[in-house]
Amino acid sequence: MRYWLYKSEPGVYGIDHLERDGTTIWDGVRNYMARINLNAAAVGDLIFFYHSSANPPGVAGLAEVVETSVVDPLQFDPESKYFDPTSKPAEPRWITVRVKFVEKFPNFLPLDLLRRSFTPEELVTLRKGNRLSVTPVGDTTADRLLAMARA
DNA sequence: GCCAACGTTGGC
DNA sequence: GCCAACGTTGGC
Repeated sequence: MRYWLYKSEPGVYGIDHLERDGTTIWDGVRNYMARINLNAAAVGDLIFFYHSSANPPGVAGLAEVVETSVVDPLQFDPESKYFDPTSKPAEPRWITVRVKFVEKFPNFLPLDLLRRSFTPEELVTLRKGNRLSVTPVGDTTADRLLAMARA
């Protein structure tokens, strides 16, 4: 079982939306490096749900991968901003995962606390210039994040 | 709203 | 295959 950090803007889709919905397809990722990380996810992996472009930004809760190799439906939806006219239904370009709500953390972990608690090596999101929306989180870092979020 | 960082596109 | 222009992300 591995840990990941997924970013989403809470105004668009945040931890409260996931709690309401129960599960959701993690759609709209259109970055090849993020896609590699999405494809590497396995059922049972745990996801730190990060609120980006928020005030404050930070880690809000936990989700779990419940299905892999999910075809992102928005790539075939001409009305969607994530429509990809070069992707063919026979060989979809954008594959993602379905995740389920696990918990909203008792303690929201704001970005400034993350900066004070972890090095950029320990947490990819803290690395200068990193904007990747799907990144791996090491076990040790994950354990510390969980301890801080639930204490 | 600004802007740094960096991914993507397209002309050559 | 190079690289300038452009677009996007995301913190502030």
